[in-house]
Amino acid sequence: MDKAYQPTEVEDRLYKKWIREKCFLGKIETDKPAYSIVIPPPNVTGVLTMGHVLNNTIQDILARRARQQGKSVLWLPGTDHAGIATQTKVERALKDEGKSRMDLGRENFIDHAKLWRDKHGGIILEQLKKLGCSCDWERNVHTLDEDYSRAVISAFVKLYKKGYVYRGQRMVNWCPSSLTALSDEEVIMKPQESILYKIRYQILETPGAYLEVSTTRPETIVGDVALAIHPDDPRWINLQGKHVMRPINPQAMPIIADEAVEKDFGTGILKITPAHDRLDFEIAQRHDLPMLEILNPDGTLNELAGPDYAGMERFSARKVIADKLREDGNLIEEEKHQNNVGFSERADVPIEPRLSEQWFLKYPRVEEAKKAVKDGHIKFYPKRWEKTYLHWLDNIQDWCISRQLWWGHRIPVWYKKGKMRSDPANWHISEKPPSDIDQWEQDEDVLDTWASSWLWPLATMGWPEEEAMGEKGLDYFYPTSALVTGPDIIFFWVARMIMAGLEFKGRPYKSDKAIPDSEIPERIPFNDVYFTGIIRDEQGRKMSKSLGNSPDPLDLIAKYGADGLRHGIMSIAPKGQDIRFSEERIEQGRNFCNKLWNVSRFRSMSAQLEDNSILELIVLRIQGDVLNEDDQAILLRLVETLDQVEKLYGEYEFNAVLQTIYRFFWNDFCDWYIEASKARVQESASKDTCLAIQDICLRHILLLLHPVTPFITEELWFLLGFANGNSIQGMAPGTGAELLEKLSIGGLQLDTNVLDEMEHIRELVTSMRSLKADRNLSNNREVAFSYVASDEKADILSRHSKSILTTVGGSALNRVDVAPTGMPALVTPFGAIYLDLTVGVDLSAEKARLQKELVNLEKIVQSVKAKLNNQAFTSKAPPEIIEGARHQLLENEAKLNETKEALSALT
RNA sequence: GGACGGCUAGCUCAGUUGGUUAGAGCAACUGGUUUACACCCAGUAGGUCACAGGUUCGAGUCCUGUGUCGUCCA
Repeated sequence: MDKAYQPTEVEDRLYKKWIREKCFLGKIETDKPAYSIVIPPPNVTGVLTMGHVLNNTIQDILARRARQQGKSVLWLPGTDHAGIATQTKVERALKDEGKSRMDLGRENFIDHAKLWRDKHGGIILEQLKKLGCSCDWERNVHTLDEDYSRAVISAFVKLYKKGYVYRGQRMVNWCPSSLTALSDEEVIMKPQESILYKIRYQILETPGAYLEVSTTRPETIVGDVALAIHPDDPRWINLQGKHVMRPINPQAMPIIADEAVEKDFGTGILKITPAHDRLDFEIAQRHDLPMLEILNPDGTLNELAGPDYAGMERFSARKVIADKLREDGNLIEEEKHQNNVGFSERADVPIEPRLSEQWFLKYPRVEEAKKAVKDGHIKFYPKRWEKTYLHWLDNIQDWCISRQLWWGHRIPVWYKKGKMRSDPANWHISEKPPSDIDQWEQDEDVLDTWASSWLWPLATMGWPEEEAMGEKGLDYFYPTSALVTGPDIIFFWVARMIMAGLEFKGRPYKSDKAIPDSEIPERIPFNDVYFTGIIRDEQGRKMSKSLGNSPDPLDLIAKYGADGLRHGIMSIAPKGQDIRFSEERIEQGRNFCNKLWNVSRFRSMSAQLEDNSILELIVLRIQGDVLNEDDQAILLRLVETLDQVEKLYGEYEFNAVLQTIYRFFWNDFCDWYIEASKARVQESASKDTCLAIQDICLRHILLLLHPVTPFITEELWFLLGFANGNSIQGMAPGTGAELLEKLSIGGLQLDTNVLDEMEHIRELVTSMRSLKADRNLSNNREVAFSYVASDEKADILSRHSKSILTTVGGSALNRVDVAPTGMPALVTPFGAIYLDLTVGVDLSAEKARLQKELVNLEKIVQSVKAKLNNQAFTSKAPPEIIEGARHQLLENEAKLNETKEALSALT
């Protein structure tokens, strides 16, 4: 074995072996419980980020743990076609060649995009393999696969037939950069420093009188059709029915009254631009005002804006029109103003509210989706996201699902050629095109990407084809066991998958009929949802490509190993909190692996390895009469650790799991047990027993760690002889009770009292080390110690004296009747312990130290005494707390006396 | 404007239903290559638990308010 663990070779070799042995295939084995996870499909052309590392490490931990527990596990991988993102990338590449998608035409463009996808796509999947992800790669799914596409189209048709899908002329969020409509969820509100312009409009009926109106968007004045006031606003009550002159492209416009006007904003008068503002649109509809559309799809002004402005880009037009207003004396005031502006999530440009004909979806199963979470059929971890989820569902708006893109699932709607498209009589909506296809033309649009990925848990498992569902095990693996994702897509994806599952899984219900409660558990797509935190950089900024602050996970893997990266990232991932990334933690992950490697190496160097393939065989090597307190204590701590880990996994407390294992492995096992057993392994009487205990501990440590660090644990599993040819993957660490039972077949009974005793011994050892260290004697093994103690305590000490001296590094531990004079001392659970020094003691420094301790102890004794004398405490506090306080008092009083004695012995 | 979350050692964070003297890792400092590991070991120091009130025998923990940072929704 190498002195330092070398992950690269091990990881590549073992991953190949696991694939070769088909360890990750999700098999339908009805005699076993199923455990399934569907991966949140990354963008097909994306690359691995730290967010993916976190997310997928967690999924892998869950999958591997379930495999250890003997479940039949399916972790289903795949990728998302990511409509806008991918199309944008492909178009950008085309642009570099001087071409546009229009030059290619739809079909050529899609072929081109597919080539692009096949070339750049799937990189991320290879990266996941490097990370060690145990996905069933034979079931890899892409959302544009033929089967998957059929499912998407089928869902659309089903929803249309049930009346959930409709086409309508509506205000939508328009992205002038991507040239498509977006859903509300794809609009990011960002606070912006804008200018609030106060503009005057002349009142026609009262020449010379003006109304002042505030707006941040003066370029839309050319689209104004009215001014509006609140009907209850006393300032403007007599303006109703009068008219004003539009200051740009002068034209008379009515003044109307509408309750939607905000009285307190600006002057309380609102300009109405119906075609370019959602609220204005609603008001205009109520008042039967004309729509004046002055913007082109790309955000430039059109002919209706007038010859002076036509063709001008929207933000230039804003300046030009403001200048014109100023020139004409119609601009009263400009002030800085912070407002929220909606940006396109993908293109990051301000969106334009625009009147447009689109396909909309009225969400199915909203009530049932709420119920599924409220009634606990779906559990969120952490729970507080439930509130966010329910709030969104309570305020849910219809979903604009058509996108003016080519990369995606083309909407299965055909229109009669030459007829009105808005009339449903001229529609053919079906999975199959009409038979007289040349009489029809298909809708040019594609579906929102999320309108395909919301079917992910269903469509990846064969839905809606009966045969495919059987083959892929929909009934066996669905609902999936857990979903692991970020809270940023709770609306985009999580909520929508829940609604899709409720609507489509199982037998159909009419849209006005609720799904019966009894069917909710089998229709929901997953039982648990674990929301990860968002990974931030060391300054707390969100990691992003544009900031360049995200490290490349592959670099980290090369530097620290996949196991090191996984361990590191998991140890800093508190439940539901954002994660501050730090490379130091990844380094710690690597160090952890190295420590594990070395303690295993040490074990293999101590003696020939025995047959370790079955736990019982190891247990039988233990001789009950040789078993000492160290042995008992480490086994008891192992029992505790097994149970704690089990419990913490149930609550998805991953970093607590890691901490628990770390403590047992590093502090209890390496720092204490291994050190203490060094002497005993040298003696033939205790050697076998001691090594057997080491083997039991190592075996369970490997099993506990395997989900987190799969490579090194598998490697050591073989090297330490636990394997007997079999991978660690199918072995469970088991519970504490199971371990106790196995131990009992060797006739071993553990006494939990030794835990306290060992705790005291460890305190003693720490004190003794400290006595030495403070005098720079830590490398001197010839120092002697003396102590004064009762018979009972002396008895314990004599039993442990050997390991105490080994671990402390001392030559003798002598019991004396009276405190020796002039020696430095510390008070321990066993009384005062004296460092036997013949020379060089700084008496005044020793005194000062003991004096300080004395003050501290007196303070504690005082406060506990006061507490016990307080009748309110003794009458109200529970008995065990009072008992604890009494105990504390006795203990500290004893210490106090010892300290006094040690102090007086100094002089 | 509303909702949620954070504020504990220099840094990153634990701290379960209120109950002994508030913990860990990293960093710092001191010492150390003793038959695993310097990717290591031992030791030391470091905290008015954001602030102000309140409930309680007892508050980091519960309640109210304030500040501050962040996220989401308007």
